[in-house]
Parts: sequence; C-alpha cells; structure tokens
Amino acid sequence: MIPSQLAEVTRERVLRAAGEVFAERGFRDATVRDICGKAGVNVASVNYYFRNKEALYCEALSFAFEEAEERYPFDCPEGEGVTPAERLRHFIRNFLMRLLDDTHLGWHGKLITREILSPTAALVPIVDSIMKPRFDAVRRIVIQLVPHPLDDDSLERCVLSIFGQCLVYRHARSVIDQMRPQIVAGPEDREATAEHVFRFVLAALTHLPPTPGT
Amino acid sequence: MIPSQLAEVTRERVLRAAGEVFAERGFRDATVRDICGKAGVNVASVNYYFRNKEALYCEALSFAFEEAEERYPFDCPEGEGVTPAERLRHFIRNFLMRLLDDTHLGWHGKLITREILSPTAALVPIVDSIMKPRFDAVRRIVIQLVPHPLDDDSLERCVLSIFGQCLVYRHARSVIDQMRPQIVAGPEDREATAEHVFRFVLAALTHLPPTPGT
DNA sequence: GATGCTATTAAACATTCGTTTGAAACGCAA
DNA sequence: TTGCGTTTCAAACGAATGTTTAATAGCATC
Repeated sequence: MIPSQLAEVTRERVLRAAGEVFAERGFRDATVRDICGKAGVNVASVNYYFRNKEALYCEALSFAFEEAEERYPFDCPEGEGVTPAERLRHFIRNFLMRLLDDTHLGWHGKLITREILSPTAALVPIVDSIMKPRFDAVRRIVIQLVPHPLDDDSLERCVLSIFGQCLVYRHARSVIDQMRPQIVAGPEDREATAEHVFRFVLAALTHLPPTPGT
Repeated sequence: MIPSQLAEVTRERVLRAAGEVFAERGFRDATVRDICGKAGVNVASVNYYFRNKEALYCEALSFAFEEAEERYPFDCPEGEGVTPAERLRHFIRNFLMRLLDDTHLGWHGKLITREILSPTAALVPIVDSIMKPRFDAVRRIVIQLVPHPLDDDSLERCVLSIFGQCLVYRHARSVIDQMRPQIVAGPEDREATAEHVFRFVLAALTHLPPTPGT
C-alpha cells in the first residue's frame, strides 16, 4: 500500500512506454506485452500499478497532457500592452509547435489526435479542463480583431477555422508527408508554417465581410 | 470460378456492412463476426469472396470512395465564365458536404479519416488518384485569387489552410458535438458553415500580404 | 537475524478473433 | 433425375492477448 521510491520510478517507466506505444499503434493495437517489454518490466506490472489496460490508457493520456502543458505552457499574454494580433501569433505558434513536436513528447500530439477521432470517456474532462479555456481565449482575440460585431455561430466558426488550420498539419500528416514533406520537416519550416497561418488568419479576420443577415 | 448473380449481391452486402463497421470501430476493433452478422452471412464468406480481413478492408475503402464520388461528384467547373471565387465556393461546399454527410454514406468520411490518421498501404493509391488532382485544382484557384506571386511553399500552405478548415469539422467532430453541436446539426447549418469557410478563405486570400523575403 | 510488507516474476488461464475445413445445400445443364 | 460446379454453413483450430495466480525476491524495521 505504501509506495516506495523505487516503485514510483518503474510506475513512471510503464506510463512513459505506454504513452509511446498507445500513440504509435492506438489503444487496441498496443499490447501490454509491447508496453512492458519497452519499459523492461513484467507484464503483471500493469495490473499491479494500474487496474488494467484501460486505466493505464487513461493515466497515460493525462500524463501526456501534463508533460505537454509543462513543455509548451499556455500562458497567452493578456497584458495591456500586447496587441490582439500579437496574442494571436503567440497562440498559433504555441499550439502548432506542440502539435508538431515529434522529438521529445512526440506521442502527445498523436495520442490526443487518436482520442479526438475515437473518443472515450477520458476525453470529456480533457475537453472541459483544457480545450474550453483555449477556445475562450481565441474567441476573445477574434472579437477584438474583426471590425464588426459577430453572432455566436459565426464567432465559433472563426475559432474553428483557426484551430483547423493548425490541426491539419497533425491530422493530415501522412498525406502531407506523401505530397510535400518539406513544409513541416525542420524547425525553421515549422516556424514558417506558424507564421503563414498567422498571416492567413489575420488577413481573414480583419477583412471578413459582415454577414448579410445581421 | 464463374460468379453468379446471387453471389454478387451477397458480396456487396458484405462490402457495405464492412464499410459501416470499419468506419464505426476502426480496422482492428471491427470483427469479421460483426461484419458478417450485420450482413446476415456466414463468417466464412469473407474468406470465400475476399482473401482475408485486410483485403476486405482495402476493397471496402475503394468502394466507399467510388460511392462518395458518385454522390458528390468533383466536377469543379473550369469553364470560362466562372470566376475563381465561384469555383472556390463550389469546391468548399462540395468537399464539406461530402465530409459531413452522415446519413447515406456516413461511413465514407469516418473511414477516410481513420485511414489518414493511421495510414495503411491502401492510402497511397488514393492519395495519388483522388487527393492530388484535388490539391492541384485548389492550387490553381489560389494562384488566381492572391493578388501577388507566391512561392511554392506558401502556395502549398494556403491550400492546406483551406483543407484544414473543412477537415476540422470532421476530425474534431467529437469535440464540436461536446462544445457547440448546433453549428453542424442540420443541413442549413452545414450550408452556413460552408458559406463561412468560403468567406473566410476569400478574405484571407485576397488580402494576404506578400512574404517579406520574396 | 527474524518479521512483515512491498515489488517482481514466470507460468497459466480464459477469452476473443481470424482463418480453415469438410460437408451440406443450391442452381443449372444434360 | 443425375451430375457438377458454386455457394453457404456449423464447427473447430491456432494464435494472440488481457488478466490472474502463486511463488519468490527485495527491503526496511524491530
């Protein structure tokens, strides 16, 4: 019952290996034998430290989010001196880099992408605690940049247009790699991509025509 | 060896059931027993008509694309009298409606989404034969709408910005449904969404600033 | 050193699933 | 009807996998 220091390190080894394998192969195709093999522990460990494979998955998902939050902190500057355009640029770059990071925590982006596509019960708290605040922040930026009032649905669709332009680089990565890999290959390419999305969104928001109906 | 008429109908029943189940549960979670149960045939049928589960999956994928192409034909009008903006609107609406159709061929959108995320060998010919021409068509539209020359990478990123804004409504559907379902609920909402994406893209392309470097 | 709790291990269990098999049913021409 | 090729079926096989068990080893405390 009382976990020792040694137990915690093997527990985290399993968690880390689980994140990688789940991200690479998905929940079903990832076997506990693969995970434990990668972690260098016995298969019974997953049942000893976590209840079963599903509970391990839930913990791995939370763990991935905590690590990603630590590495790419949200911290969208809301200070007085920062223009809405600057906040937009900061957000897009931050979000895109987190999605495309394949080196250290490469599995975070893949993991959450799989979860969004085939949602489990584990997604609900993540949407509420992590995605909703992010949507709210972008919503405030959009309102400040569009030169005329927006109804709620149009506002929401603008936010989705922004997220969509970032997410496509992760979601359609296999297609991009097959058609034009150089635009996300190196760090400087990713910076250029972030800059493009920012310019594209800024041009759209500041020149968006008012909806005829309103 | 000589397939009878009766054999073809059961073959297609299996193919259709396979498309639905594969789209709903993914390749691994879909069992041939489920598929055959839904089709009302014996489990041995998948081995008799197709070689095995994987071959069935490949055929189901092609089948879904053929049906979708039939229902939402590409036919981007390239005629003289059609403005680039009109072609853009047509493309976006067509693409979005196909992605969001959940009634008749609802599985097409889910199926290709799964395939893009976890690509198999079956994706390569689809990218070449279906996606590449689509990218080319959008590329031509973008060139005509942006008021200054674009380098290849910027052009490609513009195309991805357009696709991303459409794809997000399918890829992030679970999140949208949890946060603001009304924007994709009914057919008129989907029309409004298509119109939004069109206006957003048009505003961006026609007001995109030239890249400083070029 | 003895004791009691924690951690690890190899082996086995039970289930699921893709695939195969061999026979029965069916359709159709001679 | 008889015979033959095609299609369907129930049953079983074999492999993979999540989970459990029972025994062993490690480690701190007295």
